[in-house]
Amino acid sequence: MSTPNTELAIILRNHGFSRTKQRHIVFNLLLNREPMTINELYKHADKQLDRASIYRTVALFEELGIVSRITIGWKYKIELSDIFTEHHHHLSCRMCHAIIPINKDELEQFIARLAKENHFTPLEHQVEIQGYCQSCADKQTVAN
Amino acid sequence: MSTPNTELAIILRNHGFSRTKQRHIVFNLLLNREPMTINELYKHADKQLDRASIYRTVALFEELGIVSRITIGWKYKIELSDIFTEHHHHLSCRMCHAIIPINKDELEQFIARLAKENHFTPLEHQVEIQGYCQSCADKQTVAN
DNA sequence: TTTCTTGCAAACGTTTTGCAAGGTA
DNA sequence: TACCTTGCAAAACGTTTGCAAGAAA
Repeated sequence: MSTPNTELAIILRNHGFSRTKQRHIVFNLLLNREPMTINELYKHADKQLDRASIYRTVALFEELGIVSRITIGWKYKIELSDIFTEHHHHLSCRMCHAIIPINKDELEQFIARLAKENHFTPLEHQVEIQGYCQSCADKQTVAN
Repeated sequence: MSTPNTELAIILRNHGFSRTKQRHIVFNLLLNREPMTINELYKHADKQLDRASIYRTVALFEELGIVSRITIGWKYKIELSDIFTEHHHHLSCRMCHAIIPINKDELEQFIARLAKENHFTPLEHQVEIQGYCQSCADKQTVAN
């Protein structure tokens, strides 16, 4: 398997889109990092990208299945999709905002069964569990 | 058990908040109906409520546990919470936007176990499954 | 009467869009 | 060169806030 950036170039070319500096910047910001909000992408890009370009790039990447959105609280973040990382869900800590990825076949199967029981054809699903991670939970216990 | 509106009055009084026309309107819009966006609430209220009041009422109701938010796509909708309806999750149809409530103890238990395995203290969770409901899936099959 | 709540209007943050200039094939 | 993509600026939403007027306790 080629490098992620080559992979990106191939996907773009295969769909007739140009390979631009901006698209690679967004891609590399997401590579091997935690999911980011549009704003975080903007700040990390540090004047190299216009906001509008980020929105357009993210929209394109979503269409091409390069990234996907995950809900965190009532906002969303962007992460590289299952092509580049495995499909998983998250536990998100309300206190320190840590995001703990979980990857459970059992969960996937459960969702599939649930859909079937309801005569539903599942396309996508999101599972979000909010709470406290171990260290934040510990801090709370000590505080009380 | 008293009527839902009496129930609302009691909750408001117990927390030292006033019983106002506007709060009852929002409450009744949500009662026995599908989850609604802020905009849908505004339109259904038909000039009886200001947008700001809806936001404030929803925020208060959330604080008091009267309503909760659910994610649909990358937006949210408001629904009466588990006090007035049972705790459940949703299957949401991408085509006709129907929302099919599901109520699975099994799912709840599964999430609890998952959190425990990760030393995580769960507070809230959201499960959203997007896809096609039976009739929309049928339409698609016929079309192809 | 005192305190809480509302409506209005302005402000703010997020996302989208048109268009001319610049980059890619 | 011809087409695609970007940056900029303006517009369109969604949400929040201050404040004076109105309603509830």
